[in-house]
Amino acid sequence: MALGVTPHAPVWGPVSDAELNSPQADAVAHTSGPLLVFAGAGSGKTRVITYRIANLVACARVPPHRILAVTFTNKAAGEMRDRLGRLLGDELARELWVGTFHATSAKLLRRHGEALGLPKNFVIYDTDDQKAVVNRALRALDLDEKRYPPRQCLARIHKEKQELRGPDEMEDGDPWIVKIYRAYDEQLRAANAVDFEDLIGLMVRLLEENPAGAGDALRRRFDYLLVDEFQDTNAAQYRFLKAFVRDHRNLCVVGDDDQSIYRWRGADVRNIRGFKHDFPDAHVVKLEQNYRSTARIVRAALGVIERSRERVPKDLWTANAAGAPIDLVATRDERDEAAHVVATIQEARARGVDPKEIAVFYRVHAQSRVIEEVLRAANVPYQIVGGTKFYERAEIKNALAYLRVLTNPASDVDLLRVINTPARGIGATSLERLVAFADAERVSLSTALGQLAEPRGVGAARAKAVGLGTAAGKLASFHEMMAGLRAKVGAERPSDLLGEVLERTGYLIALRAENTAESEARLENLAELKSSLFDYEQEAAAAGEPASLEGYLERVSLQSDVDGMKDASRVTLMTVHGAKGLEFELVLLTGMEQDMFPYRGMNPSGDHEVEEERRLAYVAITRARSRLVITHADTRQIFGTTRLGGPSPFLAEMPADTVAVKATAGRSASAVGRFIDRDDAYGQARRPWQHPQATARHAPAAPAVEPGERYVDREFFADSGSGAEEGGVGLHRGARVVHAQFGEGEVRSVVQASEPAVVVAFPGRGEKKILARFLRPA
DNA sequence: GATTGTGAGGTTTTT
DNA sequence: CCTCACAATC
Repeated sequence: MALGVTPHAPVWGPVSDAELNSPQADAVAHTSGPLLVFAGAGSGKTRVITYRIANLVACARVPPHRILAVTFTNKAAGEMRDRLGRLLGDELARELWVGTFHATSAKLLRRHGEALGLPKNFVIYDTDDQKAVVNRALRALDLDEKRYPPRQCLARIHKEKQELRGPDEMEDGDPWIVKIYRAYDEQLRAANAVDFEDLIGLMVRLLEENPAGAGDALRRRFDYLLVDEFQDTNAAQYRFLKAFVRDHRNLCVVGDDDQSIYRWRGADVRNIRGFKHDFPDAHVVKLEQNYRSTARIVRAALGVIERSRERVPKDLWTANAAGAPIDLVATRDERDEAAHVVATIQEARARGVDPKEIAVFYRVHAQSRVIEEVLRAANVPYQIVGGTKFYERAEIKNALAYLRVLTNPASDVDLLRVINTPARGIGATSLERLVAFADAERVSLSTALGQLAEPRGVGAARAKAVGLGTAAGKLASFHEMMAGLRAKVGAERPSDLLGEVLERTGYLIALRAENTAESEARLENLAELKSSLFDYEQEAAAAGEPASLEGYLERVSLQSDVDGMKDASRVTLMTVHGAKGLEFELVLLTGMEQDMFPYRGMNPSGDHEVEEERRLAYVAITRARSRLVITHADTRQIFGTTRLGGPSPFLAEMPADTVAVKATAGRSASAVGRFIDRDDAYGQARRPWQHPQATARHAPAAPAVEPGERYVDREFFADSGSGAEEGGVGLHRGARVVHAQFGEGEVRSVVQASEPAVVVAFPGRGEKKILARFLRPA
């Protein structure tokens, strides 16, 4: 394939010509000025980045500590460091700066943040903490949380921050939002706390405003910046990069606009698409040869992504063998689907595939439970990535809150979390008064506590004055206890400190006293936390660094879902988002249905997001090396209701000869299956996305019949008739129907019952479950 | 002041 | 289906 790129011989010893193809070598050999690498799925992107870094160090003699590589997850950072260790030796690799935007920023802010008035002991507030801050802001402003849902307020604030707009630059019709934003920021600052966006925003301020020369100092740190997954950077991150490389412009960005899937998090695909505009002299390299997947998988993926609008032209190809057809399996419901998934996994294992080479993907976490249950029943080892995280469990959050408020007494959110945990008689009324007192004095809650606990009756008098007479003793003893513990921070190993905290605060005693299965589990989790702290200390010792409590807390705050992924011999369950950057021998992509993928939450309109969903599907497909099995279910119980879904529109875009259309044995025999066939809700559901070519190109597939399955001779992509009405009702989601008593309404979902039934939303009357025969079309 | 129960509301994807 | 806020009760 002609690539239009002059091949450079690698200028560097350890890498032989054979190890890199010509565009790869071109990118690796580039050593000065801006470089943009479009890296198609499976095109050896990580190889290029690591080799380029190795080349800079070994050949261009750049000291490793002057290179900053930004990755998307901590796990990716660790892997990159490992690979570089193999290329350069651990000694040199350890000196490199490799990390996420957030982790790197946190690290740099600890050293330079004081120029902006950010103390070294700042804490990072997670979403829960942030919500607590918004709630407090709402209360301070006397606003109704029904009118200003904290979640939405936060989303609004974060959107502003991602674009680097403060409350004063905010444009919003509602002045209260601005006030909330301002109060939120003030509270964070008062608590010596930052949110995720602040980590980036504060770095940009340091770099651009150069307080106390901190920006210049930062800029002098690095000679080269490399960014992976550049398509998923947001405006603030891009500005961070531009500010950093202002003087030398040695910025290498690597990414694939086809794999941009984090728009909802502020990512702007225009950063990569328009990179040439900001850096007109950028050298552009396209990596287009896929080494990962079979030709069928690559062509199927292309079928989906080629219908994307505005993509940078790319020509992904592979020299790999055609491989097996992709199974497109119709299933009856999510249980039937899960059963098929497990059967496929068992079959693969029987053929000798290592479970760690198998992954099950889904669009939303809520889909994981059924699959998990069936896997457990079948004794298949598995791990779930993401979902409810270890660190989000109440007991873990409590323990961490103790540790955080010990390192940073100003952190009110943490103090409020632990002041009455375990119960020590400091109730809502007392807290309300304490908060009021602290607000009036404009001090943190810890400081307020200190003032109320002052000796010789001064504090007691004050406490009485603000209505805290009876609680004063309890507050004082809590304060004393914390002061005692705080004296040990830094003097003891973090893991020992945790043990002491849990003992002295009475948390362990309280849990032991509970003596329930649940409290047992909590105790075990706390033991787990302690061992994770211990691991951290061991790691730090191995790296020759001090094991600071702050360091551990920071790591916990910035931990990502995939970071927790173990390399054990287990099947991996994760969302498609979590799968970015990974690859597996066998991928089972589940829930490929209308409304699930592309996912439409509650609002039926808006094909605005379809572009991103399309890219998400592309990412999912291209994770598979040899075998891809895609399933969809006729009905799916999710979020407490039953949804009806025809196959995802994306399936019809995969070329006919890349797929084998199948159905599980349970599916067509089911009542629901028959019902859907007969009523042709299936056909109705797929009409809007049907491409003219899709029908034409889908010659009847002749798939092999798998054991335990019956091939159903039914081309479900063929347009099986235009009429969707049988018995007078088109029973698909969104259909308008009329009921004799309730009037006109809209079908919300199909319900599994003895006969066809649906949930219908009637204006002003809410949703009702109604048998289909009582309805007629509107 | 703590504990328990009830109801309502909201449900994507995550550093 | 889950979480969270609040009310009722001890």
